[in-house]
Amino acid sequence: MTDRQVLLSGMAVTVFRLNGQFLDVAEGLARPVGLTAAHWQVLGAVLKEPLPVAGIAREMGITRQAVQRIADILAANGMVEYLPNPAHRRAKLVAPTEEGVEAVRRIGPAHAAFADRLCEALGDDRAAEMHRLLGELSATLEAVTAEDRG
Amino acid sequence: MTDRQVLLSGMAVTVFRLNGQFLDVAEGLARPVGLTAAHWQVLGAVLKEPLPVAGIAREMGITRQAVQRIADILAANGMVEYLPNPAHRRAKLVAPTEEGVEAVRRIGPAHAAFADRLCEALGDDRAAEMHRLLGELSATLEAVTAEDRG
DNA sequence: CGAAACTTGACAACACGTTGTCAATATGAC
DNA sequence: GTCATATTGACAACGTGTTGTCAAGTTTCG
Repeated sequence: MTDRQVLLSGMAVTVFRLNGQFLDVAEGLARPVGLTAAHWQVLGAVLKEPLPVAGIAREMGITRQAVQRIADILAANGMVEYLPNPAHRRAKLVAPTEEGVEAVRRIGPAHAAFADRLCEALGDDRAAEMHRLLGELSATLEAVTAEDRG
Repeated sequence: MTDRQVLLSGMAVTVFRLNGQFLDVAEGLARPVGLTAAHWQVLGAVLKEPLPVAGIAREMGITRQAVQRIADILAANGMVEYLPNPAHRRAKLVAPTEEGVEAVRRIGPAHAAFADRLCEALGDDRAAEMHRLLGELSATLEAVTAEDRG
């Protein structure tokens, strides 16, 4: 393997590990209020304004089907409800219930506390810089893979 | 939400997206030789030396069960074979077959080509620096989450 | 208006990971 | 040597995502 191959593989492995770590953090924050990370994310997507399932999927960058599954579970648990959509008869709007709003609200303090500790461990400036670099890596990756498809 | 909460969430979302991007790249490289990303990774783990399933899992940082599933598929496809383990009667060694070695070998050129393009897009120095920062973020995250469990 | 194209939700099959449990096998302390 | 403990592979249930297909609803355009 070339040096660059080793570097690429190393980056990928590290990103896979980071993915697992952030997921674990999210699960840990969401569990106390009876949510999973995925439930939290879907619920969070409709807090600002109700959206149809396909709209949530677009916002989250995953498929409609994955969101549909979560939304149905949240609805069964009384966290969200399907409202009629004046603009589209089939695409009902997913809206949080009182209980759903309250659940997300209760995650706030622990979420803030963890964010504080991470930022203090890294330093606020370095944390912001890392976020910027992550975004840059993602954009570069997008550009490089687009060459293949183009 | 505090600024730090926004930053944490932003990092997480970006890492989730990066995870998907690197996964897509790996799938794209592995598919032409009839492998998935997960198959490639397991196969790669035993190229240097045969290992039992639990050993592969430790090296990859995932559970034995996940590796077992992949190893059984690879064995069914003739990419690996189970060899008797002199040191442990139950824990057979997973060893690549000729076909398995050849499959991985054939990924090499495309792997190298992609690594070249990514490193040239980022610049070799910046790429190496990013890898370092990813590792630092992972280590910091590990330390911060360890506080919770400790 | 009406036909083609697109979007949406429902359903099914699958890939990849997890946790939990069990029996078989090693390992270590006494 | 023996017994408690840890490791290992097998099996099952589940969570989260994917692709593919279909019919119902919406939009576009001639």
